[in-house]
Amino acid sequence: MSSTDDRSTRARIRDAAIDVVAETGPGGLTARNVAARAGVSAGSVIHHFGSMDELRDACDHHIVAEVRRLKTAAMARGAQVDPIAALRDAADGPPLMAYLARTMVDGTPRVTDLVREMVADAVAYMKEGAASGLLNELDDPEGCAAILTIWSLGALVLHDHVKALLGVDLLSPSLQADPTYIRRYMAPAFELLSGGMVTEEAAAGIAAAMAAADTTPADPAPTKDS
Amino acid sequence: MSSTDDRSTRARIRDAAIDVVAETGPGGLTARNVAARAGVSAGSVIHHFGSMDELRDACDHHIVAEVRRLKTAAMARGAQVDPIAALRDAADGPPLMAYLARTMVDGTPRVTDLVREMVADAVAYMKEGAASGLLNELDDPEGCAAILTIWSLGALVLHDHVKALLGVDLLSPSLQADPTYIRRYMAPAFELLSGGMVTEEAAAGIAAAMAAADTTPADPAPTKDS
DNA sequence: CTGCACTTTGAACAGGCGTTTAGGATGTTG
DNA sequence: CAACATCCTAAACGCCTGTTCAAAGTGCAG
Repeated sequence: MSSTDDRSTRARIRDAAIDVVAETGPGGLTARNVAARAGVSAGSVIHHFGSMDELRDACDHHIVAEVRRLKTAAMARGAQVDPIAALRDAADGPPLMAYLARTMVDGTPRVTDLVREMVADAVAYMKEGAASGLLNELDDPEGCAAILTIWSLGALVLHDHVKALLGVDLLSPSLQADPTYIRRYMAPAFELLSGGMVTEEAAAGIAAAMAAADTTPADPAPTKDS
Repeated sequence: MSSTDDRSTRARIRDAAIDVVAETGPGGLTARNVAARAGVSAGSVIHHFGSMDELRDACDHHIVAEVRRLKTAAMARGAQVDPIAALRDAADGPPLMAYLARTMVDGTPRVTDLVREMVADAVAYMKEGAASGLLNELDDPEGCAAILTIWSLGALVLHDHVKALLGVDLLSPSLQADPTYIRRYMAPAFELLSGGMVTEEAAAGIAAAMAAADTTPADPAPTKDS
């Protein structure tokens, strides 16, 4: 039991573990590894958390709590279109983005719930955008929000490939101010999402075919994704 | 050295290793693990591949070669809009999609090259679509192709979250025929990519602001992604 | 059959892992 | 001061890892 000693060693070990996961992935999270970074012994890590699994749980819990805190803070501060952008700006705290990018793949239940919240937030943001005239009303708001969230998080997880392909480091803390990020990533993404790809006639035809296939399981119309 | 015995034990070990990676991720790729699945001893695994790293390399090499083979075969067979769809249909061979989904994160150089090829293919396909009047000419074809590929592969890597959010298993071999896949995944994706999200006025305004920011590093315009 | 090249095995090794445990600091309370 | 609870460490434990090695099995050339 403890009253106020959560400020020193235990928190230091947890933050060190978060750093390790953010840098080397969950596979590099070993007791001696964390201990060395936190400046303690391996036994002390176990003494404070019981086991490595519980340490991992504590890290997930802390990250999720931090993400929620920053999200609501950004929401209260004003209209931020991209809720994930708020996480990147928090350079003083733990490396949230890198931790999420590493953890998202082997999804623990806690992170899964966080993704679900992000989708709900995206739905709310898009409804807000529709009210202000920026966005259209969508046929499937939840589905579109889920797919947008998956795409965003997927790009984050594959940040190494994004870096190799476009020269943009999505984990960079100073990303928002980087003009090459806007030109190489946001500009083509916006071009795709603003209807630049499919011609209007083709879009109408495919939409009609897909609506028809929704009722009759006939010849599936080929479309553009994976 | 060997003349024609690459058909038996060595190939069997390699295929077992691919299965292990596809099911448990690269972390589960242990010598005794592979040996048990291939029905040989752990020493035999090392005898045939020298080390576990070389076995991993052989797996990557074989997967990449198989992907290239299926891709060109699908291309020769006719116009397949989605090149990744051809990989899913190959249910007889090794579990390509699952292997790629597991491997994409800790990108070995070979897989990185494969991603680059996928982007090049996407550029070619989109140019083809533009010639046939389905797609528009894009301002940044390479950038858009890269982002579309990243989004597709990212959804594949995060297939667990896609399953949780939309109830669609992107790794299912019989995905193309699944009507819920079309309704829950492809329909909203198409809605987004056919310009359903951003209103035309807002799109024009943001495009103008982004073009202005391209020359002057002024007040960055907020847009919609992460 | 003898001899050779090749496969395959099971035992053994060093090293890293999570975890346990005994004991030494340290500071607080009686 | 003595007694106590807590924190922390170093050493050890058993387990799993990749890898090595000697020996046994296998099949083909002479």
